[in-house]
Amino acid sequence: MNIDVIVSHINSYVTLNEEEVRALSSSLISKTIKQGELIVESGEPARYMIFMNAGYVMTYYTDKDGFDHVIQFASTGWWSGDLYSLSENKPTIYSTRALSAGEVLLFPKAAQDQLLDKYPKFERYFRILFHNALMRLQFRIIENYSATAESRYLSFRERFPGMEQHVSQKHIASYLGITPEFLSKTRKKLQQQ
Amino acid sequence: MNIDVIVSHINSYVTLNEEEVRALSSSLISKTIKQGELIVESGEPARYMIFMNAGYVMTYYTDKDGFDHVIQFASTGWWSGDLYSLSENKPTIYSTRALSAGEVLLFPKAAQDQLLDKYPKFERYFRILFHNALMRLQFRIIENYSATAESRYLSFRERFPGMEQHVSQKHIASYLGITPEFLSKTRKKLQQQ
DNA sequence: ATAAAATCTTAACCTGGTTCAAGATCTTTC
DNA sequence: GAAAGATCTTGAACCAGGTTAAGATTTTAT
Repeated sequence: MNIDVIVSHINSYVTLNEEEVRALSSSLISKTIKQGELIVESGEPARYMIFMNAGYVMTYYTDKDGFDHVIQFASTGWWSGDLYSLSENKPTIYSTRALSAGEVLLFPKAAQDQLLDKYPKFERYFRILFHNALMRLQFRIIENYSATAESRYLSFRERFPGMEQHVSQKHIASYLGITPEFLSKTRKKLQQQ
Repeated sequence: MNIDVIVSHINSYVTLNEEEVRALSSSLISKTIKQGELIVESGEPARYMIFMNAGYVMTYYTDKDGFDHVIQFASTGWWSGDLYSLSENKPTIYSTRALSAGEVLLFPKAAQDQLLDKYPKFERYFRILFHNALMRLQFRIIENYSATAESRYLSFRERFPGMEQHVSQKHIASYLGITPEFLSKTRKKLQQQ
C-alpha cells in the first residue's frame, strides 16, 4: 500500500514519528475504484473517511425531488466522504461516486477514534484540516452570493485543474448551482470571446 | 468572570478536569460590548476567537465594491470571529460587529496555542467544533442551491430565534444573499398568506 | 424636540438564469 | 456496427430576484 501521499499531506501540518506512521498505515484500507462506482451510498451510516490516492470522486446530495446536488469534488491528495454521519452514526444523506478509475485509502471510523485517542497529533491534524475546509467553504458561500455563474465556472476550473475532463457537464453545473443548459451557454460565450 | 456557558459548551464534547478549567479560565479575557461596536476590523490580523457570553454579533465580508456580505450571526453560547487569519497571521478579510449590548470572552491566539499544546482535550474539542461547523456550512450550501429565498428566510428565523429583533433587515437580506427590497417583498407576501 | 440620517417599503422596469422542447453528439451494449 | 441511451447544444418563452428611484418610517444626534 502506497502511503506516501497521505503521509506527506499530514506532515505538512504536524510531524509524524515512525510509530505514528506505522499506526496510521495499519489503520488504512486500500481500495481500487472503477469509474462510476458508488463508494458510499446515502442511507447507510458512513463508516470511512476517504483519502484520494489517485483518481477523482464527487460527493453529492439527492433532494426530495430526486435531483442531485454536487457539494464536493476530490482528487489526489484530498479527503472526501460524508463527515455528517461519521460522528453521529446516523445514515448519511450524501453519496460518493468515483468519476475515474483510481485508488482510495479508507480510514475506518473505529480506527480513527483509536488513533485520535492514542496520538494527540492526529487530533491536531484533523483540527487543522477541518479548520481549513471550513474557511474554504465560507469563501465558497461568499463567492456564490457575490459572483456570477460565469466567474464561478472560471474559478472552478482554476481550483480543480484537470477535473473538467473527468466530470460530466451536468455535474459541474450542479456544483456551480446552475442548470446544464446554462453552463452550455456560458461555455459557448466564453469560447467566442 | 462568568465561565459557566463556555465550560458547559466544551463539556458537551469532552470532559474538562479542574486543572483544564483553571487553565482555560486564565486564558480568557472578558469584554463588555456595546451595540454597534466593531469587535474585529478587517485589515488587521485577527488575534482572538470570540465566545458569546451574552448578546448578538455578526461577521461579514466587505467586497471590492464596498458591499457587505454577512456570513455568520452568533448569539449566546456560539463561537464567532475570523478563523481565517488566526492560523496564518495574515490580515483578516472579515469584520465582526456587535448587534446588541452583551459580553464576549476573548480567547487570544497565543493562549489557545499554549492550551492546545498542553491539553490534547482542547485539540479534540476544537476538532469536533470545526467538524460540526463544517457540516452546518455544507448544509447551508445545499440549502442555498435547492431552496428559494422565501424558504431560506423561514429557515433563518427558525435557526436563530430572537435574532431578527436585533438585526437590521438589510443584514438579514445580506445573510440570505438577497437584496433588502426583495426581503421586504417576501415578508409582505408571507404576512398576507 | 427637531433636524438629519439611516432604514424600510412600494412600484416599474430589467436581467441572469430556468424550463421546456427538439435536434445533435457522444457512449454503451448486444 | 446499429440501436438505445445518455449527454450536450440551441432557441424561445418565462420567472425569481435585482435595480433604481421616491416616499414613509424609524433611529440618532444635537
